[in-house]
Amino acid sequence: MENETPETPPLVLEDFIPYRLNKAAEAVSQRFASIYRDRYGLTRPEWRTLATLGQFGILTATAIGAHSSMHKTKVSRAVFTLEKRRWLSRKRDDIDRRIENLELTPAGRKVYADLAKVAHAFEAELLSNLGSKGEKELNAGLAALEAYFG
Amino acid sequence: MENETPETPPLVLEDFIPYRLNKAAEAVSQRFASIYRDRYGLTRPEWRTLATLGQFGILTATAIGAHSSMHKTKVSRAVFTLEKRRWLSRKRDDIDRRIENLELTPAGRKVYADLAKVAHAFEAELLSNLGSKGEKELNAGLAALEAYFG
DNA sequence: AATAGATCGTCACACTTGCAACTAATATCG
DNA sequence: CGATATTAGTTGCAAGTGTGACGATCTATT
Repeated sequence: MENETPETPPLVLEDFIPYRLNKAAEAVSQRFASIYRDRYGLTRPEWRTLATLGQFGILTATAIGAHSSMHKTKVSRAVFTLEKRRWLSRKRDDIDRRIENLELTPAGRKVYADLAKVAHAFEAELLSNLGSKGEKELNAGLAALEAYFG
Repeated sequence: MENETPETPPLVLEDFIPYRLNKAAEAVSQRFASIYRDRYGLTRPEWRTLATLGQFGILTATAIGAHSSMHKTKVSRAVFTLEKRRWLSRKRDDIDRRIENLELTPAGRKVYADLAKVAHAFEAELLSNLGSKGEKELNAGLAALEAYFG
C-alpha cells in the first residue's frame, strides 16, 4: 500500500526558518512598497537609493550599493531616474574624477522627509499590532541574525 | 552654516524593521539558494515547487501557487522545467479536466529527500549560530508576524 | 615616467518576471 | 437548456534584472 502524501513529510515549509523569514519579509515589503509606489511612483531600488541618500547626505553610487546590498547597475538606473525627476544631483569629484558625488536636491529631500514620516508611521502601526512582546522578540531575533551575518 | 549630513536623519535604515527583515531574509535565502543551485541547478521557483509537492504529495499548479505565494506563471514555468527533467508528472483530472494533478516522480522524490535533509542541516547550523536564546526570539518574532498577517 | 592593474559608472545583451490576453473546461443562472 | 461568467493553465509582450564588456580614471610597481 502506498501513501500519496507522506505522513511526516521530510520538510514542513511552514516550520522552515528561511521560508518563514522570506514570507514575512515579502509581506511587509510589499505593503510598504505599495505606499511609496502610490504616493510617488517609486520603485524599490529608487526608494532605497532615496532613503540611503536621505540618511547619509552625500554618497557615491558604489557606496549606495554597498550599503543597501544593491547591484551597481540597479543603483545606476535608480540614480538616473531620480536625477531625471530632479530629486537628486550629481557632481563629479574634483580629486577622483571617476566618482560622482550624489546628493538629494531640496525637492528630493522633501519627498524623503515625507516618506520617512510615513515609514515611521508604518513601522509603528506594524509593531503595535505585534504587541510589545512581539516587538521585543522580533527585534531580538533580527539582532541575532544580524550578529551572525554582520 | 549647512550640514551635509543631518545629525539625526529622519529615517535610520539599520533600525527600520522592514529593511532589517528584508536584509536578513535575503541573506539567509541566498545562502540556501546557492546550495540547491549548486547541487541540482534549481532556481528558486523550482525549489519551491519541488518542496511544496514533496510536502503535500499531489497538488494542482494553482494550489502550489497559493501555498507558496508564487504567481501562477512562475509556477507554470517551474512545473514545465521540472517535468522536462522528469522529476514531476502531470495527470489531467478525470472529473475536472481543466485541472492537472502534479506529483513528484521517484527521481523527483529522491532529489527532494536529499534537499530536505540538506535544508534541515542548513537550518540547524543557522539556529545553532543564533544560540538557543536567539532561536527562541526569532521563532517568537516570526510567529508574531505570522499571527498578524495570517 | 611608463606600464600594468584596479576601480567607477554605463551599456548591450540574455534571462527572469508579471500582466494581460488567450484556450479549454466547468459552473451559474435565467 | 443555453448564455454568460468563472476557473485552470499557457503564452506573448513589456519591463526589470544580472553578467560581462567597455571607456575613463586612478594606483602601484618599476
